[in-house]
Amino acid sequence: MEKNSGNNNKLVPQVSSKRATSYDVARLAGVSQSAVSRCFKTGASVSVKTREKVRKAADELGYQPNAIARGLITRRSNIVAVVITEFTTLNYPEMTSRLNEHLAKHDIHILLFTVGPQSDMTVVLDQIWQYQVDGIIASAPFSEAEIQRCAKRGIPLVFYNRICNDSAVSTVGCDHAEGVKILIDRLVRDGAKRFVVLSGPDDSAVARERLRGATEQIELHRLSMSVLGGDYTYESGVRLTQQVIDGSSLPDAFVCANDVMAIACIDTLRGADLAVPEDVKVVGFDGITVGQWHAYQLTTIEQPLDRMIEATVSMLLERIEDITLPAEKRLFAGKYIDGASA
Amino acid sequence: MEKNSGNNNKLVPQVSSKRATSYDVARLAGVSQSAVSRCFKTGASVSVKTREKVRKAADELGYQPNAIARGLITRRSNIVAVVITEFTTLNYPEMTSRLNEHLAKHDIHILLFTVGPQSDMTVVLDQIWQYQVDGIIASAPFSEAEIQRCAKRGIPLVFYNRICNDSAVSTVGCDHAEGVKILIDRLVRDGAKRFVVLSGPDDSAVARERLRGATEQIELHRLSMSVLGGDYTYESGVRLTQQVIDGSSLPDAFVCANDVMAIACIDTLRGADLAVPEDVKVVGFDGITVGQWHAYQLTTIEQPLDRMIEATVSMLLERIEDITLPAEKRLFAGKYIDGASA
DNA sequence: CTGAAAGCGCTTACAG
DNA sequence: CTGAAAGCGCTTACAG
Repeated sequence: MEKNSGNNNKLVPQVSSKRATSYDVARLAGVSQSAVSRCFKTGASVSVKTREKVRKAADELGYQPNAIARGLITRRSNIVAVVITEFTTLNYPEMTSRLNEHLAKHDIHILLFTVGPQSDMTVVLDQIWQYQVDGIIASAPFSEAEIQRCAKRGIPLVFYNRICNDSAVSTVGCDHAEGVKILIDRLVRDGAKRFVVLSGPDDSAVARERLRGATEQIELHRLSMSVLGGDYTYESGVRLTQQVIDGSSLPDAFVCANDVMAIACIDTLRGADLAVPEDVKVVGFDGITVGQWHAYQLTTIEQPLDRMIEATVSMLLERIEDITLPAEKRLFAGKYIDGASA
Repeated sequence: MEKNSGNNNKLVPQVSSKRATSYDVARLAGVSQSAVSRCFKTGASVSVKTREKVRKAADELGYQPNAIARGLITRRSNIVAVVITEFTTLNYPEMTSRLNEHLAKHDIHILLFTVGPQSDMTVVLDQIWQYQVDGIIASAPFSEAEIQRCAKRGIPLVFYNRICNDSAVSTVGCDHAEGVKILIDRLVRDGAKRFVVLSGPDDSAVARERLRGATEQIELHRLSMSVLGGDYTYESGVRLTQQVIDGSSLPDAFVCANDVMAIACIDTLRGADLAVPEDVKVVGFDGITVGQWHAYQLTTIEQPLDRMIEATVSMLLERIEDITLPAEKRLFAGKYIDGASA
């Protein structure tokens, strides 16, 4: 019925090439813009007839509601910030896509932020504020002040595999110390008496936890141990192992801060014609895929990534719904992998 | 000077707990809201005095401009969608954070989307439309129709390591066929005459390209070859290699679709007491870290990830600035890694 | 250099 | 069930 009027009507859409808005759909469907809006809101009361007209018009125009505009008014962006460090260990990058799969089920998307050694966390937080994210999942170091900034903003924050014992903040992690203790016990039962621990970087709380587990358990058994400081990399594993081989005596077992270093350790021992586990035993930590390959069959502790990811997502979603929920720390036990390296 | 007036002024901010807006800052600084806005726009003409007042007020209130509101009016979200598949090969997850580092320099952020076998790409594209992204980087299969949908929307699209020869769309990739040919030539020069190709999944265009390179070059040398169909996984590498070992005769060389399969191949050969490269040679493709570890020292082609990432970002940014730019395909040569497995 | 005003594309009481 | 209207927090001509 409506005539193709000229541009004197301020509701006339710029038909050419512009993306369709709810007004465009409303005009085509012959309903009000509010009606269109309701059709895209689940649970809104719209008659079947209206809904059908709108659906048709929307399809024709390729209309999709503008999430940006919606976010402005609902104050829910359905975006969660994921903060990771630039130099990720072998299993961390995977975490991002796994998180995404879980969050996607709730129509929530991930906006990615990386912090490097030179990039200031303050700058990253400012950017996060700008995007009005509904929550933050962090697998990067936050200072207490930075944690407080999130709290003050009312943005829920959950840490993934970060140790924040001294702060009342939600975390999901793996019980690193406990896992290492299981490994030590196993080694002791197999007769190991002298240990070399190849530790991870000093500035990693996770690495310190693993070291603490090793130290405490070896002391508990009143056995001897020496610690060499590595940094999680293959190269540091090679270097430290070679250092031990070149030394006066070989230990019974190498306890490595992660699987990558353990693999480096095995490679280096074999390169020196030492048999693993006959001459020396080696254990790692993480349960990375490579460790299970035939060449290594690493004895290690596998982190329950699935459970951890799931817990992270559900803890964050709960707190997005109810910001007053108290902080919670969830620690999962790792799974002992009975490989052939110990 | 200003009295603490009541709530009769509609500009009064909800002081308690609400996030500060430009109006709040304007009131505190004693300037107009437009002035505040200008202070956060680089290059806008604001007096030093105003700028200073605004800065102070903004700091006090912890104000950060709302990127959502800004995006609504500027029609630039400064968000780029990155679409990846759920089951990523070993080096793909890293891509995401590398892309992010490059894009962050331009104040652009990544909104992550994963597509799985069951999740419809149509749904993902709808979600992408909703977030008004400025561009799309895809490392997942798009149909021609889906590519056209992006074009129709006016959203620039760049593919990362995807072969789309039959479509006028921008892509960045590695010359897989050429890389394999280099490997074959090298093997031939070392005396290899009979080849077994462990191929990747049929539905991967990259895998088909690598297979094509192998086939063509082996035929060029008029040598014999047999192809066994794998799927990029370690397990398929083990299975196929074992199949060959159990067969009547051993080839001179295994040409594997990727490094992971090549590593599986080496492990399996060694498990059967065959020496690499003395008894059989093995080559891979990708240049993953693990391949360079001592146990393998894989002869392979390394993809120039840095260059590829950089090219992807710059091609996309150019097209965000000027959507009329023609599609472009950039193919980088891989780097021959002279390992010890061939 | 500055402020008043319009408008980006939605959601949501409100009245019918 | 439906429509008119206000408003989310910005940017940007426009006039001064």
